[in-house]
Amino acid sequence: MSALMDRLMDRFPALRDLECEARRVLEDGARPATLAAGTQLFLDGDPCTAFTLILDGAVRVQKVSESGRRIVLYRVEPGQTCVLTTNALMAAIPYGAEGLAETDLAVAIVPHGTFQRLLAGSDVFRRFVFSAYATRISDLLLLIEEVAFARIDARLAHLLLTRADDSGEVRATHHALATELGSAREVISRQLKEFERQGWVSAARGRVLVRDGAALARLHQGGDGAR
Amino acid sequence: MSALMDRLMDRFPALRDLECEARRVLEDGARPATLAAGTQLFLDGDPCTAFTLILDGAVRVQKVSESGRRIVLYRVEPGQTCVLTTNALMAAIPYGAEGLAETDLAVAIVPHGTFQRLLAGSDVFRRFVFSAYATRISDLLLLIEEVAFARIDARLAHLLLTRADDSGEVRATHHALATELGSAREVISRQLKEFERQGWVSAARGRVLVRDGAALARLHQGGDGAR
DNA sequence: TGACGATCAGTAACTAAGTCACAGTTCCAC
DNA sequence: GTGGAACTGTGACTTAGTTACTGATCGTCA
Repeated sequence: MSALMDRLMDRFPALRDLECEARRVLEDGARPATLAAGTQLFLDGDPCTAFTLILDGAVRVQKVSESGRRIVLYRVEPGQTCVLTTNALMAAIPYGAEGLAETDLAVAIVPHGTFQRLLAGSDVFRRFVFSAYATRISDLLLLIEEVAFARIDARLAHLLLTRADDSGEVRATHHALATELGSAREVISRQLKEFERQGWVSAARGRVLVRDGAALARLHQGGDGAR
Repeated sequence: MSALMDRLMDRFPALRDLECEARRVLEDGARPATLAAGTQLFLDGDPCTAFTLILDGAVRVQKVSESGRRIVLYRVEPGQTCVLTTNALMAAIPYGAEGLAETDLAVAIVPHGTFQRLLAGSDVFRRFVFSAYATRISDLLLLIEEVAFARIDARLAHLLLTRADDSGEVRATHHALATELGSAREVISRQLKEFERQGWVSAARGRVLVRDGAALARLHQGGDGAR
């Protein structure tokens, strides 16, 4: 087995069950590639030409408004695929958002034709794609709920908790946090100042230290009363 | 062929291509049912037990916040299926929103087992389900973009345009329009007052008459400058 | 090493949107 | 026609996003 297939099987356990024939199709078609951090993988409106499986690194998929504000829809990490890609390939529609390499990437590129053949020929591959769909839709629903109903302080608190490392540190600028939430930098700055005033976090250029995770969690759980 | 299958083929042309065997499975499994307007088909958190195909009528799928605000995610109309149902069935997760019969419904209910058998055995059925997925994901992305970035006046203008009948009339209360947009009744009332002041619409209890569709369209197209 | 540009953060004043607490209006059923 | 329910209007207030700045910090390169 090729080195690429080895890594694929490692990252995507579901593909280990691939039928003989399908495995051969994948092995023939898939091509490895590496991409530098910061690379734009696709833009909103781009056509989609290949199915990409992430082996290492992370892709951020975000929607950009006319005025330049952004909101992160989801991240694609090793072992995951990008619904938008699947979507774009299957329905032959352009991408609905932009994809950005957040770190250096190692990927396996499956050309359109191979993708279609796998979809037509392999139960396992189809299940794999379907289940990726299901997960993302749930994520998108949660996102809609958050954006439509949740207060920005609760959303920020949640974001800080999920992004904090073991020592409670979050490495991100106010601008990056705003992008993540689809909000504006100034809003995040204000909220962080308030959190700091409460003693819940301490902030420094480019990073935020979570001091009282429990307080942030309370905020997120609507202890404050959701809108 | 049974009357139910007749109507299914009529509403879902894609199913006409169903393979012989698959068609028999569907015919054996599908059961007709009717539901009165206002029936709750499922609630957020409910488990999903069957795949439902809408023959006549419309289902509104909406997310409800803790505080009771609602936002319409999408409508399921004749010839469409509900992604959440597919989602819930395939990944065995509960529904992520609530479904409400907006009108009297005629549906075909396909039990879980039949659905799984069709998915496993029929290319046509799989393609049918996949393409429904693809469409909805695009819709949900647009919704996220709207909610996150668009101004409420532009969104309301758009809503009025899409819901107006030939004579420009929209039959809906301010409350209903607010629910549609995930906003609040008072906000809609104020906006409508403003639209009325501009001479773009005229309002009466339970309905809005679009007088200057072009002006509303301009607003929606960000002629006002999106946020 | 210090000057410069770039990135990052703070702030005030303003607009837009959502919330709260009402009051007034219209409709329908009895 | 009366009472209650549904619908609409309004003002005061809070929260969030926008605009237009200023100041702080960093890396770099002459």
